[in-house]
Amino acid sequence: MSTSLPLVCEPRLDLQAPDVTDAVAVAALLADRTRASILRMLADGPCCVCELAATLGERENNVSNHLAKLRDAGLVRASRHEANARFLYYEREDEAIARARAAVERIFR
Amino acid sequence: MSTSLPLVCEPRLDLQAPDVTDAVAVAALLADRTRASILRMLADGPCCVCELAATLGERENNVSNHLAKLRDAGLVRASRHEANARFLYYEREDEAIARARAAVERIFR
DNA sequence: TGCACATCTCAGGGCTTGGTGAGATGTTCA
DNA sequence: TGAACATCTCACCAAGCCCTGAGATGTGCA
Repeated sequence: MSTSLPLVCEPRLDLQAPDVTDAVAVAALLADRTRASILRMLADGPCCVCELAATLGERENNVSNHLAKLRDAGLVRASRHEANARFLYYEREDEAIARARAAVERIFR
Repeated sequence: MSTSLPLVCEPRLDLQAPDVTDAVAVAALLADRTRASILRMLADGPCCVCELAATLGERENNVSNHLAKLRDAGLVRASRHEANARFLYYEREDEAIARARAAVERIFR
């Protein structure tokens, strides 16, 4: 019998699959116009839900849903307004934001 | 008649909706494990489709689909191997990568 | 206490998207 | 030229996600 093996593609064996888990999770959050806008707006200071909703032309309902995702990811936190506790003000969690930023940056190096 | 208007939430009027179009488009590309891994691997140098597929444990079929999206976005380009034109080598388009990076960075500031 | 308001939660419908299979294109080599 | 190989394209299906509507929670004020 012939010893010739099919000359199949010989991919380099030293290549390793990178771990992109964190970057993908962050990107999934940014990959929505409403959430990306919220994060960008909060970079300039805290906002309440109604401000975000009015500025973005979205229902407070919907904005609240997106804020919940950002909150679950630890990227933002909410606190009641000191003078009028009816309003919930959201602000960025700077440490988590820095980690998210770094994770994405690692994709591009 | 009373001049009292309902004390509805008074959002700041100086707030503007940011333009996050580019950042969202980039994030949508990064928000997939296969595409993010491809971009990360190409940061270390060109790879052919079969190398990417083997390393990531995906079908070449599927990898090719994802490469098409990255190509359509201008983030990577393909060229045939000089010695064996059967292999298509993909590499990053550094200028487009820089623009993508900057767009995402603008979200975080 | 009762009403108005700001916000939250959750289930359901519709759209988008990733993986797959099948077939087409282009390259190498016998 | 024909066979093997690397890659591409496209249609299909299933899974996931966004928006919406309805109802619940918490706060301020009369």
